Amino acid sequence: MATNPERVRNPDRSRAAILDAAERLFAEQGYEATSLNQVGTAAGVSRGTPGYFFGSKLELYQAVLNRSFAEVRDAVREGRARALASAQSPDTILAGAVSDYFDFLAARPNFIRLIEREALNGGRLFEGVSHLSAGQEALAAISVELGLDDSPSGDAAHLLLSIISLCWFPLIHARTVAPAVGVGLEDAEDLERRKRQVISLVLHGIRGQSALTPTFTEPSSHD
Amino acid sequence: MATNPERVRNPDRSRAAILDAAERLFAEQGYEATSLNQVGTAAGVSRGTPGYFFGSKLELYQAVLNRSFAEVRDAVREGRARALASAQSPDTILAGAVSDYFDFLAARPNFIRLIEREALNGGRLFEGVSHLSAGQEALAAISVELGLDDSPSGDAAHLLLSIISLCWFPLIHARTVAPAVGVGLEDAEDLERRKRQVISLVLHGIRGQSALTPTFTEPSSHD
DNA sequence: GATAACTTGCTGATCAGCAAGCAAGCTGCA
DNA sequence: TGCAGCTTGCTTGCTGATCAGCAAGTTATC
Repeated sequence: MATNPERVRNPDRSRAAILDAAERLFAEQGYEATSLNQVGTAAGVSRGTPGYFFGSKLELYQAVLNRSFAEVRDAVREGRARALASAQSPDTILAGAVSDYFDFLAARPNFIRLIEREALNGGRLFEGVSHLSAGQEALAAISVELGLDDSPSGDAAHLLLSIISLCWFPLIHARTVAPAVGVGLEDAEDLERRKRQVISLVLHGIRGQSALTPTFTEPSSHD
Repeated sequence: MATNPERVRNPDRSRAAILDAAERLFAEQGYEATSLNQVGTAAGVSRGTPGYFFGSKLELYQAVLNRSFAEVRDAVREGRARALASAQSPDTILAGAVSDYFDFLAARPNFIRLIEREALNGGRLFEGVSHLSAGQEALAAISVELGLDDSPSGDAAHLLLSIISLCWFPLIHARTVAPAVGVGLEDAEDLERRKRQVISLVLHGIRGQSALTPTFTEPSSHD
């Protein structure tokens, strides 16, 4: 009653706006601390509209996660295709993949925080969710490219987990652990420096462990 | 009124029980999702007792964090003293330190989760809190021991951040990212295998970057 | 005029904080 | 020794706020 009479209806836009707002708010504040009122306001609709489109708060949350997972899966698939099509050395491909993954995560703070909160709450949503396939695709890519054992808990799996750890952790703890140990991660330059450290550690680390070609030359810009 | 007449008063025990319960519940469920009612029940006191002893929910939370930080600081200090007193090679000391840190974290799931939640909520509590000193002490130890640059964002700081990343991340994501990439972290044996991978990566990684003694042999005292 | 796209009032539940009350044990005094 | 009175530990009723979900209403669009 007495709503804005100039309102234009557009369910697609409303759904998308609600998903965007919910993704940001769930990532920033967490599931419990976010109310549907906040989501509606941030999306420019009323308090009840999120519930109208998504049924319940929980279903809205799951919709947010599914959208994020789909984006990750597509990115992994694309990166893998690019790596397979290139004719560069395994080390160069690996360095490029780590760099791309680092940048991908750095550009998606909402995604990182959502997954992180999921992990803290038991990670039960992960079982049976499409994100698993992204990990498997990345695993297959890395084992083929580097000639590593791709069995469960094999060398490739551990290397991949190490890469993810090194890329992921600093982005979450840029304001907690990183400054506590004296690493600044404030601006893009800091991130770039961190990325080079990670690439260097990974490349040197696997050279000591596996039978990769020893004729490796440092990738482009590392001083 | 009509309370248990056999109740024995013991403020120290009540405070400790409330802190223990709050630490566990805040770590498991998060700050918002934990009610003082839950804390009181888990601590064996009434709904109002946490508020009586700690003033407010926020002050209880801060008390929990402070107690955890103090424990970490003590552990770092002790580990550093042990390393300084030993006469082993830098590589062996580093391998032992990584191993100890890995085990320390693995034994303290509550601590990891609390810090993780703090990081997700902006990490503002970290500023001016004693945990900073633990990081600085670890930084000093690692730079002296390995002869690395200990300036802010220097080699030692980045190496320390890498070690923390590698030890920390798998413990949080044992049920999310780790299974998604095919690394099992279910039992103690899995963790031990992961720990060896981390130590190996770190030791080989820094050998490629810095001028450490190349006559390194895999440490035997940590299996 | 039918249906879909919203909004709004309502309900029951939960929660933090406060204030009032009660009881256990200590302190000082006889 | 005994008792009075005070402090401290702890519980419980209450209040105002918030929230998710539902149902009923309203209006745009086909």
